[in-house]
Amino acid sequence: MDGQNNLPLTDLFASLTEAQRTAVAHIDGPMLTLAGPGSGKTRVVTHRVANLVRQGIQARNILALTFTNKAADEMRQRLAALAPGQPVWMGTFHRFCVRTLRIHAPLVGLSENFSIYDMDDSRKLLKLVLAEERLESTHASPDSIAHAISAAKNNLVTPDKYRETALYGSTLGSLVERAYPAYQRALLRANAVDFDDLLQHVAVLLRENPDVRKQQDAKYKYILVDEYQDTNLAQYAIIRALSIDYPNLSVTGDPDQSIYGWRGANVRNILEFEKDFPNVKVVRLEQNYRSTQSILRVADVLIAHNKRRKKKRLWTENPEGEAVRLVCYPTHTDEAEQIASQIATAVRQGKYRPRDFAIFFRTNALSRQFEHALREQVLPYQIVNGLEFYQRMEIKDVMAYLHLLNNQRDNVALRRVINTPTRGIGKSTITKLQEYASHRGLSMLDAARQAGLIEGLPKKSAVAVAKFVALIDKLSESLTAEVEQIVGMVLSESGYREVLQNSESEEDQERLANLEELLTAARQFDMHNPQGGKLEHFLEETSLVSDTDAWSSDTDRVSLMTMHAAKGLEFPVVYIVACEQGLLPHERSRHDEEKLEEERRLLFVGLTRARQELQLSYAQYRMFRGINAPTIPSHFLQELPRDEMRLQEPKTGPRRLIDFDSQLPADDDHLDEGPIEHAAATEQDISFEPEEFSQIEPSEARKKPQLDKRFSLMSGADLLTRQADTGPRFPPNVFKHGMNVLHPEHGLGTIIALGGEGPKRTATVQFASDNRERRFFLIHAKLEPVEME
DNA sequence: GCCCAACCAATTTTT
DNA sequence: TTGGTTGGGC
Repeated sequence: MDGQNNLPLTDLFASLTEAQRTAVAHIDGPMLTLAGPGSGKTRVVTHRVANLVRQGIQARNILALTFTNKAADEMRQRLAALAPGQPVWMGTFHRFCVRTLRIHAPLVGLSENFSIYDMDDSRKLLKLVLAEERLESTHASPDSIAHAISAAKNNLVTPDKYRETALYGSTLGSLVERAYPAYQRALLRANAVDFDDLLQHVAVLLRENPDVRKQQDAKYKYILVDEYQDTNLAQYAIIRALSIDYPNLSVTGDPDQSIYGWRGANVRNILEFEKDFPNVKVVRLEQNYRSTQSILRVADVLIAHNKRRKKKRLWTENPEGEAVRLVCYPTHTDEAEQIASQIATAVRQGKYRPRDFAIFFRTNALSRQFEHALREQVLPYQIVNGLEFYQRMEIKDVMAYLHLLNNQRDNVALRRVINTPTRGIGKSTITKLQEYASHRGLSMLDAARQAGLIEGLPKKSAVAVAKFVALIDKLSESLTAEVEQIVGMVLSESGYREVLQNSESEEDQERLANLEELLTAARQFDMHNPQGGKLEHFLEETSLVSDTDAWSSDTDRVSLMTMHAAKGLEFPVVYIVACEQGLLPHERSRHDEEKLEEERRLLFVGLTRARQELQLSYAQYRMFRGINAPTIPSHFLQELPRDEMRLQEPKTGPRRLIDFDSQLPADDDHLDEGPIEHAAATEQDISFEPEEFSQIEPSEARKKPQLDKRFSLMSGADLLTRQADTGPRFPPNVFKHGMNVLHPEHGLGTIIALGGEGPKRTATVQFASDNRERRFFLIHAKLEPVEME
């Protein structure tokens, strides 16, 4: 209260709503702020911190945790404006954990100069471990094992406890049971942690060292957590451990925006916060300041379809605005081209600027067509999370040198650089080093130091290895230099720069330029950190940033990103593309109601990023993974309030390739027994029946399917001839797994399973209209393949 | 040890 | 379609 009260108290509360004021004014005890999208959450949080300081609480007793650096930076800036010069610790969970872990590293078996492995590094290490332990399996990919290990860590299941988990006993489980401890040993041996470890180590450390816990709890008397719906159990354990003696924990979040369940986020944390912390004050921020009424209503109607949620009323005093558009394009190319040209027109008319637009998709693979279309229109764009700078090969290579210099036990870094650029150290030499090292409990670099002693290692290889060791030793001499100098030395001494300079390829010239950029980044780091011993600090900095942080709202560019990346952002005009079954909701969520709800939340997040205009679209045909196939519109589209939206859907229905109606006896197409749905009489809501697209009478449409020139009609007669005299006629076996089919009652669907033989052949079809699965005997079914030439 | 061609699999990814 | 991995030939 030494001179920080330079703002009058009223300023903090002016222009806040009643609910916001309640949250800002809260001081002691737990608080849960349920903040809908665009409800001014960041404002509330920063004002509250300012108010805490104003009320005499020491800034260094306040800890604000976020998930992204971007969120932390934004918070820091806003706070600087309200309460300048206050040393409130604001940062990501992971950064906080690194800080804690550096001090207490020995408690978890690490040295303070540990390396932080990103996904790439940790995946490499896991693959090595799997190979070493002979745990490669056709039943479980390294990815699925990695995912299971990650899930275990997020749930604070340590290797020794893994047996007790649910997965134990399954094929994957028994693999993980062996892989997890081995992987963890390898990390410790390399004096390294992966991202999950940062959280798990700290959670365990706080659990097992009551004195440390108590001291940290007392240090951080006031804790604020942003995006609380995305916390996992490890994070929960950490904040819980720090809020026992001083339970002034305030969390902010929105269960409807929980989209990281697959990363271990536990919605339970927010849904049950009130149970976990008795006497919690709950504040609801429901007024939206971002979107138009029409946008908000669409979002609200969609999210209401989720069953597992806290009901929430979203409202706004903003104008009604333009109706939300739902557009169907014939193909993915049309989708990209027309959206790009719409944007170009709006920009040309001066109605909007490029930066006002964002295009959201479910998977990164979809970005290409939009990039291409935007380039054609000469529109500037930026892709969030394209290839991240620090993920580029050349940057990772050089960074690996730095990691190895900082932590000579870092075996993953060593493997990366020992033959980069090539210096005659091949696979078998590396394997020998590895074996030698693990038999003797040495790091690989130490093994390399004894290359001459390794049995069966050719002289030539031993010499090459010795040269490499000499290189590392030489570089190590300047460890305390400025980071820029170290990077410069790595580039020249290793020969890395030379190899690129001697290369003709454009790609390599690009790489050289990227390395120049790295030098610049190092120089900037040096300037900001004038004290010595900075390499470790630099490595930490670069390990914990992603390119999402580099996304800038200042540049005047159209933004392309996944819906996940869009969280926390807003744009005047938003296009959500490729709203198709299999993409949104994603294929892998199909059978799991919980995952489906998460997909719906994902779309909800996308919708609520839009301020003024919003368009959803799908294409009837999409080229995906090199295959051009007809699509099924996302069933989320039917959940929207279509009558208040502007629909632009085609006149013609999907193309039918075989008209079985004329070839086959009309018959009941349902199985008589089994869990089979009965005919559509009781089922409504088949909004995506082709008729809806069509101005033609349904019966007309069925008799004369309108075929586009681009699509060929497979001759049903041709296909049937082979069967002509083989007893009961049944449709030729043209049905394949994954094929899209048309059914007269249920509309479009996809074959998700085939069974039986001959006349008993069945197909299980999942329909777009209601996402239900139905099984049909193909001999009876009025199923027609819909396919492109 | 290196290189290229064949093969295969394929979300999302705050850190 | 893309990219990453692998195995055979040099």
